[in-house]
This record gives sequence, structure tokens and C-alpha cells, in this order.
Amino acid sequence: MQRGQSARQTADRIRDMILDGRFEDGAPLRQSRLAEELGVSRVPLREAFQLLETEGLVALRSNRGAIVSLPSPSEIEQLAEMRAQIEGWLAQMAARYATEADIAKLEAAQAAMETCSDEDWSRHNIAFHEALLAPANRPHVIEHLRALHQRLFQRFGKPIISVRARQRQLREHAEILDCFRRCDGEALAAHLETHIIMSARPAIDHILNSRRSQNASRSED
Amino acid sequence: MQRGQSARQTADRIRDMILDGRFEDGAPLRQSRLAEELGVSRVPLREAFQLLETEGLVALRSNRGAIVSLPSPSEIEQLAEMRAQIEGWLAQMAARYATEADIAKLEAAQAAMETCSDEDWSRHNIAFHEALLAPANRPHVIEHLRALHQRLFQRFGKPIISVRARQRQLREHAEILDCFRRCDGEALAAHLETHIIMSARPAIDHILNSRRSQNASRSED
DNA sequence: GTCAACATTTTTGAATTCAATTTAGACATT
DNA sequence: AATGTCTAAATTGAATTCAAAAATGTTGAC
Repeated sequence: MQRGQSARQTADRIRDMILDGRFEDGAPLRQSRLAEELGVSRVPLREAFQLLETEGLVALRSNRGAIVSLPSPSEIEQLAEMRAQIEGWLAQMAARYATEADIAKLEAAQAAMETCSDEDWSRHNIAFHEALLAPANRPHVIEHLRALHQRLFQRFGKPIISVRARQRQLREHAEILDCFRRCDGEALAAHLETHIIMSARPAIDHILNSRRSQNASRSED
Repeated sequence: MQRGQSARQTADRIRDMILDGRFEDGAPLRQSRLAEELGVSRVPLREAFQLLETEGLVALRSNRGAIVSLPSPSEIEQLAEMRAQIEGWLAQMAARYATEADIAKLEAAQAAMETCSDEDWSRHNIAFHEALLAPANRPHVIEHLRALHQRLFQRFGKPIISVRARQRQLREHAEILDCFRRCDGEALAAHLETHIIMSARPAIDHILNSRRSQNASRSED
């Protein structure tokens, strides 16, 4: 690992570990143990903790270290609702301003999703949504949405994207794209909003499942 | 300073220094100098930098340290627009669900603003907005809005709240409150949105002014 | 046998120290 | 004089070290 970004990279690795379900909710993150395992000292590790705390993935208690803090189902639900509102608003604006070239890009993004591999699905999905919103010309809002998405949805359901779910999402995207072309703002926002709220389900279920297994293993003690 | 939260407190102090206009945009934040001035070592200082970077107030370049990175006018503008959308949506929902008690609290918050001192204005203003949105029962969204507000609007125009501006904001709040009571969602959202977008002006002007003075002092060299 | 007070161990928080990278300045070359 | 290179200083990034706080275990009193 090259010098100069180990805090960032360490945060990435810990985030992956948490979202992979390696720790259960509330588990303490021991500094010496993690530092040794990741091959860094405790200083950049603690910098990584600071980053993860602002993402809400760990909680820091004074003199008592860091514990894993998975987002609650209600948090995911509420922030997904919020994201749906923001994207609905932006998409309406985008549809008004979109040029032919913008629509062509959007269609290309949709086509790419139809044929891409499972590994690339999430990336292409993000690309579609950003292509949808780009014509609104609000790069800072899109940047904000990107952070929100990464924080809440990115990783959770990644390995378990079923063929069925893929097809449903493709259908929804096609519907959204159609509204966008027709410049039907109302329908566009409505479809996009339900699409986004639905897309939060896997993450919520993942949390609920991990809680269930946690309770189960606890009652075995 | 008690042990165990110096990163957080150090970040608060640096944030104040930046928003007070003590550094100009792009100025380097030297670690040894700042650490000595604030009376902490460089380790918690660097942890504070990490926090401020996620807020967008400083930028970290690998092996080249931290520089001040004031939000651009367009960033403030776009995120204010976004906040307006979110609050508009939440307020409509809140108006539907609000009880008599909720409305009473809101009226109390408005009354408090009419008589409070200039120092308390910002705090009461936040309280009013949160009372407006609370009946929607979306605490995590409100938490998100609070962070956004702190990051973009809180400090900038604080000392220069004119009597005129106070009276205008009070009028707008009264109008919003009236729509809320009548449960007129459309008008409520519209008034709230323009109110929020207007309220971003002082922060934008502050940035523009600091840029102007920066250019002026630079051309004097 | 249980609970509380004390000592020990563990773990964290922060200062210090060390190494690597960048920046600047001097010198040589054209 | 301008440009490029090399060396030295400054500055950062991260490991180590030290001190304070919390957790744990032990002993003793009741």
C-alpha cells in the first residue's frame, strides 16, 4: 500500500468487512487486533474510524472505542424515501432540459444493463441513474446522491441479485425511460420514486436477516 | 480539554476559524503550526482534518497536506435547492399528520422567534423548521437535514442578520404557518421552498465577498 | 454464597519519533 | 539570462511510545 492514503483505503477495507456481515451489529472493533490484521498502525486505523463514523457505519464512544453500527431498517427506509423525492424532482427537471444526445446516452446505459454481468450490475445501475439526472445540470446534488447511495445501498444486496429482480428492475427502467422521452414529469417522478423505494428492500431485508441470526445465536448461549 | 473527544472538538474549532474567514480559499493548513496554536498534537489534528474533509470544508492531497476548500456559490445554491425540495415534501406530509399539539408547538416556536435575541436567532430558526417537519415522523431525514444545514448555512451570515432580514423571515414563517394550519400542501411547499432558497443568499454573498477581497488583495501584490 | 472494594490487565487516546515525499534553493550548463 | 539538475530543508504520513481510562479478576467482609 503506497504512502498517503492509507486512512481512506483502510476505511474502504473495514467498510467491506462490515457490509460483508463479518461483524454483528454492536460488535467492538479492537484497534490493535484490526491494525495487525490490516497491516497498518493504529493511527491511520483511527483516522479510518472517523471516516466510517460520519458514514454512520461505526459509532465512537469516548475512551471505549468503536463499535459496528449498522443502519436500522427505518433509517434505510426513510433515506430511501428521501432519495426518491430528490431523484424524482431532478428527473423532472432533467426531462425538461434533455437534448437528443442526452436521451441517446440514456438509451445506451439501459442497453448496457441488459447485457452486463452480475458483477457490473450495480455500477451500470448507478450509471443509468446518473445519466437520467445529468441533464438537470446539478452536479453537486448528484454528488450528494452518490454518497448517499454508497452509504446505504451499494454493497448490501450485491451478491444476491436474482434474475427475477434484474428483470423487474429492467422493466422499471424501461418504463421510466419511456416517461422521460415523453417528457411526462408526473408519471416519471411517480415511477422513479416507487422504483427507488423498492430498490431499498434488499438492503432492509439484509439487515433484518442479520438481526435475526444475531438473536438466534444469542438465544443459543 | 478532557481526554477522548479532541478530534471532534478540534474539528469544531478549525471549522469556526474557516467560517470566520480567517483563511482564504485554498490556503494550506500547516499541521505543526495549527497543532501548536490549538494546543494538541498532530494526531488528533489530522483526525479533525478527516472530519472536515467529509464536510467539504478542507481538501486533502496526498503527501501535500490539507487546504481550505470553501463551498462554491453553485454548491450552496444547488444544495439549498435540494434542501428546499426535501423540506417541502416533509412539510406537506407533516401537515397531513399534524395534531393540535403539534400546531401549538409550532406557534410557540414562531412566538419565540419574534422576541429572541440576535444570538439565539439561528437556533430558534432551526427549532421552527424542525417543529414544522416533526409531525411527518421521519427523524432520520430530519437528522440528515440538520447535518446539511450545519454544513452550509449555519455560521456564514450569523453576525450580519439585519432587522429587515429578520422581519422578512418572520413574515415568511407566518405565511408558512398559515398554509400549514389550513393544510394547503401546495402553497405550503411553494412558500417553504422559496423561503429556503432565499435563506441561502447570505451564505452565497459571503463566499462571493471573500472571493472578491481575495482577488483584490492578490492584484495588489 | 454474595456483594463490594481493590489491584491487575487490557484497551484506548494522544505525544513523540522516525521515515518518506515534496518543496525550495543553489549551482552548473547552454 | 534561462533552464535543468542536484542537494538541503520543510512538511507530511505513519510507527512507536507513553499515559489515562475502562474492563476484568481477585480478595475479603458480611
